[in-house]
Amino acid sequence: MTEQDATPKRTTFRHGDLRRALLEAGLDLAREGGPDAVILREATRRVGVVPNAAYRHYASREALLQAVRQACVAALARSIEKELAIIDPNAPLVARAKAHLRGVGMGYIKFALLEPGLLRTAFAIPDGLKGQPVPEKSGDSGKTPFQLLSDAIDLMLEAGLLPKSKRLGAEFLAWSSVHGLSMLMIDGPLRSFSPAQVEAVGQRLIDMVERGLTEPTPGP
Amino acid sequence: MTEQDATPKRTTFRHGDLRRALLEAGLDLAREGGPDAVILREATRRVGVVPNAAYRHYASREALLQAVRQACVAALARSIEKELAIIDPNAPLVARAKAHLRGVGMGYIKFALLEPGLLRTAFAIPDGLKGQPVPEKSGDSGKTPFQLLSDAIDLMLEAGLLPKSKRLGAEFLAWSSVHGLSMLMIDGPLRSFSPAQVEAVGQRLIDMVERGLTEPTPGP
DNA sequence: TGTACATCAGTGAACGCGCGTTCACTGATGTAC
DNA sequence: TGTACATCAGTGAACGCGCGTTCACTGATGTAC
Repeated sequence: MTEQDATPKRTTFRHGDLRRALLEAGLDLAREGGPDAVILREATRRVGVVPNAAYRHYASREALLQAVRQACVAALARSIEKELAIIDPNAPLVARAKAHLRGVGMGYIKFALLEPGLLRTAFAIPDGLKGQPVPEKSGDSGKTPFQLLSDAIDLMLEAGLLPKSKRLGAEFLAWSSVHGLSMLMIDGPLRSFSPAQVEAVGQRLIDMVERGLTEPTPGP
Repeated sequence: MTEQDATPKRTTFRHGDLRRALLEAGLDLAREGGPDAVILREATRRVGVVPNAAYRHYASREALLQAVRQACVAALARSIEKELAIIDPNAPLVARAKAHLRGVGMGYIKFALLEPGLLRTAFAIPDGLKGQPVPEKSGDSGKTPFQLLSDAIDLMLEAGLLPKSKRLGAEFLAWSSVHGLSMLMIDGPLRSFSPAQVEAVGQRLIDMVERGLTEPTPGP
């Protein structure tokens, strides 16, 4: 049901494209229950194949999980890109910069709303506790979620909405806010909020970030 | 090694205070590996007791986890209270209000830094996906972390730093930012930052929140 | 102060479960001649 | 176009592991007389 699409070459072989099918099944599992739900045996079961068949394509359960994680990051990037796509490219710079920041934030929050399991999986860290060099996966624009955010903040700088002295690391401030809201919604006290309520809080949150990043104007 | 303290009455009985000892062991497990690491069998092993002995005191593994979770929330509250305790109560209202907000935020961030496993466990949601009425546990002041934050924001209002129209739900804006930073540090791209770096970003983040919550002044 | 007894905290043994992973295999596929 | 063969994707069976949980028990404790 969930496969069949996407490069169905080799239709005449044993299974077809087990690698992709397992990834797809792993994504479904992540969607339903987050990273812990990405069970190798369950993925093979769903695909209709014997458990050890997975080892032809993934070295271990962890390898499958990391492939799923990459796909989750890409999906997040796409959600952000979708919000950015509706921005009028001819709007004045200041408005465009604000719209970009808002687009990144709302793309993130909407993704958390629509796919909480995938967002949680996007943050599934590999086995070793200390593993900082994890390669990211980009969306259709070829950019990772972080790069999309970075670009938006560059635009804020360009538009004069962010003082140069505050540029360094500004990504983490905006990211923290939006990620925190997403997590509180998935796991925390906001989990009883309706999607509409979360979106409303999200808009206010982005207002706060935008105003907070901007240097306070000393008046006219 | 880790127990022995805290109400050692009934020293002459079988184990002493198994209930408390299991809770303590569960906390150690949470400290080391978050909520998933709170394994009932492992807790009994550490206490030196047979696995099923736990059932005298906790109905299930989930019950133990929830007890541990409560203790984590209380520890978080205490971390915040520690920051609030050093505020000069005679400082002018505006300064006191700002210091309160900063204290809550830094208490949260420092807790995440010192006890990442406990912070993650504090957000361990009970079995059923939908379970909003989870009782919280308070710190020494008798207040939950949320109440401490709420009080800080009330003070901001009182000091005129927050317009009345923006009071409702303002907790979630501040909480999102600080929680997000904590999570990015534990699980995300900030996990390679040193504690000092995280604290520095934390200070900037709280600056941003403070400025972002405040209505932009139209000038003198 | 001494004895009989009920309580109940902790024991011992065992379940069923599902997991990740390894091993030797098989049989359809694509290729070389 | 036809046959022989190597490849390698998926099979079948089995492992050891650690988990949560249940059962009937035992024996030190505190209490009633």
